[in-house]
Amino acid sequence: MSYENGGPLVQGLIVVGSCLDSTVKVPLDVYIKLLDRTPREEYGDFGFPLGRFIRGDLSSIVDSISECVSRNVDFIILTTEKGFMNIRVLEDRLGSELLNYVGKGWVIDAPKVNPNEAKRIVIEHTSANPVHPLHIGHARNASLGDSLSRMLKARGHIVIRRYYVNDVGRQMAVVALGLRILGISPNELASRLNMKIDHAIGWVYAITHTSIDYVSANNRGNINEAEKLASILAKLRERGDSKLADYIINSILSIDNPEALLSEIMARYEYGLEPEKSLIMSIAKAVIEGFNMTLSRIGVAFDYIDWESSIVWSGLVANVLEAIKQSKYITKYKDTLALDIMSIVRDKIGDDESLREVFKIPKGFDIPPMVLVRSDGTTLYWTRDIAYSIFKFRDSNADIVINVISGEQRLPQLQIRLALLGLGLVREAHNMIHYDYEIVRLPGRVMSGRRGEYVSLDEILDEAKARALQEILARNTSIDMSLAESIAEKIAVGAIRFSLVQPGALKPIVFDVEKILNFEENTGPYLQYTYARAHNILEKHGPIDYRLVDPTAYKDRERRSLLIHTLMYPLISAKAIDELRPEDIASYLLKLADIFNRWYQRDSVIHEQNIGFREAKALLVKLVRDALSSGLTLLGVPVLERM
RNA sequence: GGGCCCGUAGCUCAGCCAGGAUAGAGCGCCGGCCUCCUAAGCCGGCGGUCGGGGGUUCAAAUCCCCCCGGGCCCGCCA
Repeated sequence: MSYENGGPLVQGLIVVGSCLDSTVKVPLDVYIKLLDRTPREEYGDFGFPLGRFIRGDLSSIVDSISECVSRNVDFIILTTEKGFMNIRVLEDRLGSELLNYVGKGWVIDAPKVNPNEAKRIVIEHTSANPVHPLHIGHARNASLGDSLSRMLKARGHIVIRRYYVNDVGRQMAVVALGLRILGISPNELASRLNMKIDHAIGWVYAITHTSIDYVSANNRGNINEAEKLASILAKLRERGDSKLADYIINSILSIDNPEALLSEIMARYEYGLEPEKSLIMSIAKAVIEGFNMTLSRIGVAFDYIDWESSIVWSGLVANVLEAIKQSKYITKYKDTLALDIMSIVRDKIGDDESLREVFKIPKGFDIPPMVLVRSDGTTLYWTRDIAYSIFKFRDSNADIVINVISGEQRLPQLQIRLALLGLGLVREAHNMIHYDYEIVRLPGRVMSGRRGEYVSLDEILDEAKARALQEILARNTSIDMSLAESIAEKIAVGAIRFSLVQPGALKPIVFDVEKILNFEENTGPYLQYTYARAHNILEKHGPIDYRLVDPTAYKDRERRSLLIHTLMYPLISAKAIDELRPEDIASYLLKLADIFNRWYQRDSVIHEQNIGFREAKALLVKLVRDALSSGLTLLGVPVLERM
């Protein structure tokens, strides 16, 4: 970890840490982890539970740490109480030090790691199957993945963003069947239905899939299930073109064994045969185009779009299979070629507690061999994903690969890492991170692309935008309409992205439109508004003359607290980035906005008569604005100068 | 049956990994504040057996064990 360029306060706190290390051998990173704000003002500003490391009386130790600190910084005083070493900041001296920094052109921001600590990091995220529009669940994935990308990049790492198109497999075969029945191109379909292309494909996918399931439910004699599916079909029919719907449904009903047909389409595509090849690629490309329109609205972009098919067709999958066949972990399972995961675990991990922790092996872990090749000779998703995982390391020469994938896939992700281990790819296995998050659910049910049950991201964006526009027009009677719309769009994006990134990734989110459309406190728009306020003050104030700043202005209780909280930004953001925790940046920004808004209410900047104080306050506002701007940008929340 | 994630105020969540100082926000509800840098704001009030029980510890929301509730995963699906 490195916090150079963290500004005066962070530098001061680091000095305390170094002195702590040299005096009582508490490593810097432990100190950073445990350092916290004090719960009560009289304890000082920051507390460190030194009593956890040292038994007995702390005062003499703190005295010697204090002596060490005072040789390097003049704005920090150490005290001790109730097992804590407390740090008190002398605000006016901190202010003077701040002036030295800004005088040298320092701007508050997330500090970069040392160049020799910079890593090449691949982030694979979103990767939604191109068979239906992006829904709010994909938006959580995209928001997390994109925020992580922005964060790591800001920290000085080299980030490569990749989107994996799962075009080989059953889901694509289903849409392909639907479109083949209709005999029209994706574009013709979209114009016929008068829908955005991904929505049009999603509709065909849901109808086709549900029809197929209807047939198999009937074949199994499951009447209840069949009735349920029939009523879903009726609803889907209403939402699109009833003639097209009937045509698909009736065609599927006339097929004896739709499953066999799907398997054939899948196999032919995997072998790169026409006409399946052109058909499926044209569908996937069309839908991805639709995704891109939506993703670019929310500020998400990729460096590479990786096609699963090209991983297969280029021979990478065959190579991996060959390598596995040569290994001792290959086995037969129900007559198929399979990988004996448990024997890899026994061999490579055994009872090594730290390895079990690295790979998060559940206790009592016991799974059957992982089937790699179906009896018809086609591969399974995870077989291809092993090849793709290796590809991600090789193609980008990556040190770390982060896969943003929902928690449902914990087991397959673990199996893939273990497979890498079995192939002797130890470095890759250790450095592939499954960044897991819980899915977004609708109240009382799970979203389902198969049944056309989802709230699309496009709809939510439009709805949020309409709501924002309404608010803007109510506040600004004479605003230009196109300006109002562009602001509304940014508010919508800010509201959605913030709401998806603010809760910890492992918190299940139950989707609630009203919650996303709420623009008040604890939301993205609240932060955007706070930024606009700060920006506005600086606009009216004009350039700050640092020579006139009187640091004693920071002796005021609220200004002092705002100054200290703001100057913590570099440390908070660096820590959040290193720990891959965007939610920590979110809660920090909310707290910052709270303190700023409270202060804003009763201490005017531009009406301040004392020039030294006015410039000191303006400098404070600038710090707040820059910290907000940096943090919001990391989270992908657009910054607005006017609302 | 086995495993994983979650359970903190009426609702949504932070704090738990790295145990300590009076458990923090927001929404909602009640009551106030716009001749004064944007009221998407601010101030005040109501509201908590930290799912339950045991254990470890000077100290447990935090660590360990058991139980309960919600979700997910254990497929020749992805």
